[in-house]
Amino acid sequence: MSVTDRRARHRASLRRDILNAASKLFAEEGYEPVTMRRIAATIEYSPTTIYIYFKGKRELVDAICDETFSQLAAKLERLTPADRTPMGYLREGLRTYIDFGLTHQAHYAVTFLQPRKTAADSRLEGSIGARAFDGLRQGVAACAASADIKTTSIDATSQALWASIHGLTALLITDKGFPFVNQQVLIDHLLDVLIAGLRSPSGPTLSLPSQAPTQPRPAQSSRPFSFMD
Amino acid sequence: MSVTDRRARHRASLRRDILNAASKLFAEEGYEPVTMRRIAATIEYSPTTIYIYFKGKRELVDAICDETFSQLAAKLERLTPADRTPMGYLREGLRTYIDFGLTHQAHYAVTFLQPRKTAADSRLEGSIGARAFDGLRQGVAACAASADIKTTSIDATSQALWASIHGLTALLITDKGFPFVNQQVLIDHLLDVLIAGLRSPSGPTLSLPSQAPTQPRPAQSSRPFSFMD
Amino acid sequence: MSVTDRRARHRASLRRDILNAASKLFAEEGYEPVTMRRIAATIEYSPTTIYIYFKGKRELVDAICDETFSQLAAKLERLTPADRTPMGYLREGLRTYIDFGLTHQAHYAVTFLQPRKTAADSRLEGSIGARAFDGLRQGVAACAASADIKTTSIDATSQALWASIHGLTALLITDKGFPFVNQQVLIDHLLDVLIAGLRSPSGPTLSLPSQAPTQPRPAQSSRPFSFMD
Amino acid sequence: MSVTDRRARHRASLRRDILNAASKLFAEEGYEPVTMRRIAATIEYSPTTIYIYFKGKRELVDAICDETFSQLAAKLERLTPADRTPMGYLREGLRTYIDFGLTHQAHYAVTFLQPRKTAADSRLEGSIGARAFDGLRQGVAACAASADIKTTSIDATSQALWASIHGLTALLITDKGFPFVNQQVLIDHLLDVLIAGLRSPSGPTLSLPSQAPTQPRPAQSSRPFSFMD
DNA sequence: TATGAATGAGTCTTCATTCAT
DNA sequence: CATGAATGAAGACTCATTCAT
Repeated sequence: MSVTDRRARHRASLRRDILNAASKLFAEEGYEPVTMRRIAATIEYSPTTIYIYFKGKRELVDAICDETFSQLAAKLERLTPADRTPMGYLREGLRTYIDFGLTHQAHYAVTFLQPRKTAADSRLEGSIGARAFDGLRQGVAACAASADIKTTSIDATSQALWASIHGLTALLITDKGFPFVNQQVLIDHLLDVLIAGLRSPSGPTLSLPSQAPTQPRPAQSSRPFSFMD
Repeated sequence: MSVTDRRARHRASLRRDILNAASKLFAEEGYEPVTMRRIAATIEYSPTTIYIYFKGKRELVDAICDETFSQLAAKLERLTPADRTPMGYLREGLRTYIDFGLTHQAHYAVTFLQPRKTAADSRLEGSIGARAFDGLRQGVAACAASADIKTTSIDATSQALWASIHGLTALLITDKGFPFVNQQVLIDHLLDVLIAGLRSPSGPTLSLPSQAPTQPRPAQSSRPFSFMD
Repeated sequence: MSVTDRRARHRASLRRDILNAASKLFAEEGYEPVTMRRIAATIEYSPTTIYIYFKGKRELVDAICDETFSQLAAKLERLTPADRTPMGYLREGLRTYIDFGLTHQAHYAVTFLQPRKTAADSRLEGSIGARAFDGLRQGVAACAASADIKTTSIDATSQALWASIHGLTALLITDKGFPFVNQQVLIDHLLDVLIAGLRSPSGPTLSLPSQAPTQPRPAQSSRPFSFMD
Repeated sequence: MSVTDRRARHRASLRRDILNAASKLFAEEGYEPVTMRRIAATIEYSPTTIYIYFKGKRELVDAICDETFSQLAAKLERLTPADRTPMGYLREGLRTYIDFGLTHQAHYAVTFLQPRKTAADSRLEGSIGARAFDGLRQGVAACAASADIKTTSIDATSQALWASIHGLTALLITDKGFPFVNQQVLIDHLLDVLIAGLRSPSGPTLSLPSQAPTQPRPAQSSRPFSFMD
C-alpha cells in the first residue's frame, strides 16, 4: 500500500525530526530549560504535534536516552583496541565509556546524574545503567579468566571500576570551573591507576564483609590531627 | 536577655529547618523541580518566610553547599587513622569522604551532583570542591614525598582519586535501585584497587599530552549545558 | 473557508473583548493597579489566554493607545464644519478632540493620562500624541496663513491649544465629583476664550525666552518619576 | 510634663521624618514604585514603625497631598505680582499653579492625574482640587468686578481657566518626550492667549445652556460607527 | 495528521500589613 | 515606642498539556 507506506515514512521522518531537534536542545541546555514550545518551533510544527508522537516531555527524553544507550552499547561492541587482550579491551571499554559521556553530556547527565530513587523509577531494566554495566562486567570476567586480574568478586571489581569512571565523567560534566589537568591526561591517568591496581601482584585484597563494619564508621578522633595539614 | 535569646534560638532553628527541608528536596529532585512553595509547605511556613532567611532560591542552595563544605572539611581535619603513615592518612581521608557523602546524602547531592557552569558560579575559591580537594592533594603530596606513591603529577593523581571516590559516592546516592554488592565491601574494594594502583612498582605511567590519542576527543567545551538555569 | 472564517472572527472578537476590558480597567484605576488576572477575570477567560493575543501587559496598553490614535485621527480627518474657514476647521477640530475624549473615556485616559517617561517609551513618532497633534498644528498654520491668527510661533500656539483642550477633557474624565457647570457650556466657553484670545488684535505676545522670568523655575527634569514602572 | 513633652516632640519629629522621606521618594518615583519598606529603610526604622504614625500607605500619601495643598494655598495667598491689578493677580495665580505642579510633579500627579470616580473618593472637601480651585474663582470674580473680564458665568470661566492650566501642567508632567517648545515660553504663551481671550472686547460669548446640547454629542456618522473601522 | 485555542497549575518573588513581644 | 517575625494575597508570566476541529 503506497499510501500507507508514504504515511509511515512521513511519520518516521517527523518523529526523527522531533527527536533530533529535542536531542540537540537537551544536549545544549539540559532538561529543564528546554520547552516543548521551543522544540516545536525548531522543527516548525505546532507543540501539539509533538504529543502525537510522544506522550509528553518525559517520554521524549526517555526516547532520547534509550537511543543514546543503544549508541553507547553499539560503540562498546565495536571496540577494536590496539592491544587485543582482555585487558586491552577492558581499558578501551572504560575509555570509551568516559568519552561517550563527555560527548553526550546532557544525555549522560539526564541518565546518570539525576537521582533515581528506585529501580522502578528507571526505564532501563534493573536500573539505570544496568545495561551499560553488563558489558563492563563481562570485560572484567574475561580478564579474571585470563588471570590478568585477581579478584574474589567480579561484581565488586566491576562496580568499583564503574564508580571510578562514572565519577570522572560526572565531575568533568558537573564541575566545569574546576582547574582540572588536561582532560585526556587525567583520563589516562585514572585508567592507569585502576589497571595497575587490578594487576598488582599484591592485588587488591578484598575485605570480607565480616571484616568490615557494615555501618558507616564513626569518626574515631582522639586527638586533633589534620588530613588537611 | 531571655527574649533576645529565645528569638535567636528560634531564628537559628527555623533556618535549620528550611535548610534541611530544602536539602532533602533538592537532593531528591534536583534544583529546578523544587519550588520555594514546596519547601515552605514542608516546614509548614509561608513561602514569604523563607525570604526572610534567604534572599532567594539561589542563596538557599549556596547556603547548603557552604554548610556541607564546612562539615566535610571539619571531619577531614579530625582524622586519626590507626595506621599513622601518609598512606594511612590518605586512605582514611578517602574513606571519610565517602562516608560523609553517604551520611549526608542530601547535602552531598546538592553540593556535588548539581552541574556548576563555571568557577564564578560558585562562591568558593576556584570552584565548588576546590576547598575539599585541597586536603586530598596534600595527602597525595605527603605520600609522594615519602615515596609511597610514584607519580609524575600530584594534581593528576589527586584528581583521579577524587573522581573515583566521588563516583562511588554519587552512584550509591543516585542509583539506589542498582544491585550493588555490600556497600562497605564495595568501598573497601575500590580503595584497595586505588591504593594498590598508586603503590604499584610499575606504577601508573603518566601519559604525556603529546602521547595522548590523536582521535578527535570531546573538546573541553566551556559552556555546554546545565540543569541549573 | 467557513472554519477559518469563524475562527478569525472569534479571534478578532476576543481580542476586542480583551482590549475593551483592559481599557476600562486601566482608565478606572491606572496602569499598575490593574492586573492581567483581573482583566482575564473580567472577560471570563484564563490569564494565559491574554498572552496568546498580547505579549504582555505593556503590549496591551500599547495596543489600546494605537487604536485610540487611529480612531481619533480618522475622526479629525473627516471634519466637515458648517463654517468652512480655517478658523471654522480649527474650532471644530478642537471640539471633536474633546468629544472624542469624552466618548472614549477609557481609551483617552489610558492614552493621554498615563505618564510616559520618554519618547522612546512610545512607539509613536516623537511621542505619544505626536500624531494627533500634527493635525492641530496644521490647522493653526492654516489660520495663521489666512491671518486669522497672529502668532510668532505656530508650535507654541498649537501646544497651548492642545494643553487647554486636553486639560478640559482630562478634568471631565478624571474629576467626576467636581461640580462642573454644564459640560457643553463649559466646552464652548473654553473654545470661545481660546479663539478670542488667538484673534485678539493685541494678540498674545509671545514672550521670548530671554524675557522669561529670572526666578528659579522648575527645571525640565529629564527623568522625574512615573506611575508606569 | 517634661517626659510627655519630649515624647511628643519625638513623635512629631519622627512623623516629620517619615513624611519627608516618603515625600521625597514619591516625588522621585511616583506612588506605586515606592514601598513602605524603602521608606522605612530611608529613615532607618522598621516598616512597622510607620504604621504607628500612619494607618497605611494610602494615608501616608494623603497626608503628603494635604501638606502639598497647604503649600500651594499658602503660595497663592502670598502672591505679590508686579502688576497689582486683579488681572495681574489672576495671571500670577495661574502661573504659580503651573509652576507648583511642575515643582511637585509626583504630588500633582497623585492628586490630579489619578482618576477619582466620585467626590467621596477624594479626601478633599467637595472634590479633589476644590480647595485650590476656590482661589482661582475669587481671582476671576475680582477681575469681573473690575470689568477687566466680561463673563456671564464666573464659574464657567474659572473652570475653563483651570482646565487650561491643568492641561498644560498635566501634559508637561505626563508627556515627557514630546518636543515641547521652551517650557517657560509655552506657559507664558498659554497665559497670554487666555488673558487676551478673557479681555477680548468681542469677548467670549457664553453660549447659553439652552442653546447647547446637554448630552455628550453623539458621533455624527449616520451609519453605525465601530471600533473596528 | 496537525493545529489553534485555551487552560490549570505553577514559577519566583514582592508587598502591605498585623501581632506578640 | 518600636520591632522581629510572619503571612495572605497577589504580581507578571511560563509551561506542559488537552480538546475540538
